[in-house]
Amino acid sequence: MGITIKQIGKLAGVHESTVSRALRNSHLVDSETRDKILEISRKYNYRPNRLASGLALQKTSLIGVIIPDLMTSFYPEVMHGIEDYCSQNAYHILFAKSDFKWEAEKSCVDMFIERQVDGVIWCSANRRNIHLVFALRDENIPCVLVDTPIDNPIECDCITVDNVLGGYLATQHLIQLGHRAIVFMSDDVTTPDRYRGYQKALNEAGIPVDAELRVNTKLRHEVAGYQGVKQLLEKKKLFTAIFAVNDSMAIGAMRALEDLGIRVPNDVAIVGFDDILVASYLDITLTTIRQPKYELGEKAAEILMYRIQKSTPDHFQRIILKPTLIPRKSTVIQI
Amino acid sequence: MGITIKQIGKLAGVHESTVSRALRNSHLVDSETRDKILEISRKYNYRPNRLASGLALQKTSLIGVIIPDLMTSFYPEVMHGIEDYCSQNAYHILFAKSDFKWEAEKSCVDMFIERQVDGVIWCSANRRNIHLVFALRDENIPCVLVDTPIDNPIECDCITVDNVLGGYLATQHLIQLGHRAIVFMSDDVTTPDRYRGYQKALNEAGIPVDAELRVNTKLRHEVAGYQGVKQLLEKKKLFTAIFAVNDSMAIGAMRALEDLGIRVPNDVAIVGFDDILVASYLDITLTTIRQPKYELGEKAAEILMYRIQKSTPDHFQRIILKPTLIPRKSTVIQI
DNA sequence: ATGAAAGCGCTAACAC
DNA sequence: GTGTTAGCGCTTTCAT
Repeated sequence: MGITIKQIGKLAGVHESTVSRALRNSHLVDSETRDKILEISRKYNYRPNRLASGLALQKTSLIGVIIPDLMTSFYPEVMHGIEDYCSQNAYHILFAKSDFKWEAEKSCVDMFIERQVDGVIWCSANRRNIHLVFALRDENIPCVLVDTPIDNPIECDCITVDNVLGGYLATQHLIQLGHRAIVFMSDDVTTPDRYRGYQKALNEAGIPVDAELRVNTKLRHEVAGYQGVKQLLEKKKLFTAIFAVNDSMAIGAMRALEDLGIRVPNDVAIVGFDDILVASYLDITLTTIRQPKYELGEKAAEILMYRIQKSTPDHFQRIILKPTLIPRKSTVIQI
Repeated sequence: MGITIKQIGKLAGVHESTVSRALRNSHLVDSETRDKILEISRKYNYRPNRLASGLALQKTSLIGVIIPDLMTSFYPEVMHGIEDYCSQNAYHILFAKSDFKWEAEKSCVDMFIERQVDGVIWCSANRRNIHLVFALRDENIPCVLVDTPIDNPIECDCITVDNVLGGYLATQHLIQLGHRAIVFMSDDVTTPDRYRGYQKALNEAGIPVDAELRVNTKLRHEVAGYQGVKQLLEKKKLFTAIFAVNDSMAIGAMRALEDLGIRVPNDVAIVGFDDILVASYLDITLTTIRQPKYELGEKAAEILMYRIQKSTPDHFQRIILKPTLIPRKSTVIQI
């Protein structure tokens, strides 16, 4: 155990409260005693006990971050943005993984409260749990929701990309390439906004929305996309393009098509969502909707810091970043 | 702010210490009073203040994790292993990113000490900083080094893959394919063990080690590999294969070769290291040395928990996991 | 400018 | 079994 302010006080011949003042450079300390105190604490390599100061101050400079997983580059990049902003502002991160499970999310929130975090960044919150924001608020802990549908019923700071626009851009791109039978493929995680964008683009083009072209699997990541294609073929429904709600699924779908001898993009075009790292590394690079991941995290942290400072929220922010279409080989036939 | 044990005590008509006992299910509490206490704390949704208990107990159930970055899938996967093991054991993670910078590492360690973590997992520690393990030890905080050269001079628990073997396997693979002029390409982060393995394989095959075939760039990730190839060509040194010390560099090198019209693997074969996610997604999939990343993290956490419990280390563990060669298209010519 | 004292919320050793 | 007391290390108000 290191030295404490009490011991420093003894060595300097002053009371611990004076030491505390000197260390937090209050101006109410004689410059001579301050120097002596500072020297001693340097000499003995004093380090404040943040548990103790946290207790006394009712402030920990700690923020809790809930991330579903780290399997693709999506959340790590968001995390990067969060980390950079936090460390620049002397905040530290209590990291928790939820695996998209609502029970796990709940215990993360409990944990954060018990550990007295100053704020929470919650990525891809489960709809079922979103009311936990109130549990946090009861403890005066502000929370920023990242990548949660913006029309959620909770009064809370949120940041997400415009998923309707994303779905729209993806679908519009396919339509412009001449596709009319476009599959909408989603997984376990609900993405109604992206579907809305999909519908909108079809409507604008005068293409009827065909419910049979909507595929949903209870799986996740690549297997979900792989399975999705299988389901489609069982239906014996004709299609020429697929819009998958995330890149992992799109990749899984590509694999399935490849295994079946169906060529991408010649026979079937594919668009993903997110622009994870691998998307640009694939054999047939993946056309996708890019989410500004780093900015999502960075901005979330910024909003949170702001909220932590001015604890009385006049009104909540709902920030919507613009996604962009990144055309690649999975949709555009190379000559 | 939530309810405290003191208030619960008042409501239950007992002293706070009794409440504390009941909550930590000490057997020295009357079952009736216990029930009453439990009911009240449930009713008022009591949550222990972990700062306070941490202070009193001198134990936080918190571990600090230092990760250089999250750019490739390597550290996220290690992190996954750490997280899973920790959450199963009711430990939580204080996350810190070092960006491979030694100043950053230093402040991470300071931060961990101030926040009274029970242990530290330190990934890819900078050689320059490794003595900070002693600073931690002075505070009675055990530390596990992950992915740090096993022959480091510090008495400390370590876990890493056998980098000598990894370098050996990579080089041997190339030699078996008939290559003799094999480049060793490394970046800023020192990897002497992998070089040793490279030398060993050459020696065994009776191929002289040519210092000019060693390329080192001060950059990182893909640009490092890209730059490396450029340096090589400036040297006008002939070579038919490259062993890059990590996959990102290998990929950068491939890009550079591609831009120059040099075919992989026909003209030049490439082997990477790590087996990051993208390696198997590339157009020309990357032959590489796989590190068991998840296990690295999981096992590190396991060792740490063990060390936290039995604080008197009889001797330190040095765990060495075996890497494996994953042959893919970047070395094997398809017919 | 400095000291004394109370308090943050919880735990544990000691009494009864 | 339960209450009392002291203490974990730090901050802050109130005296002086």
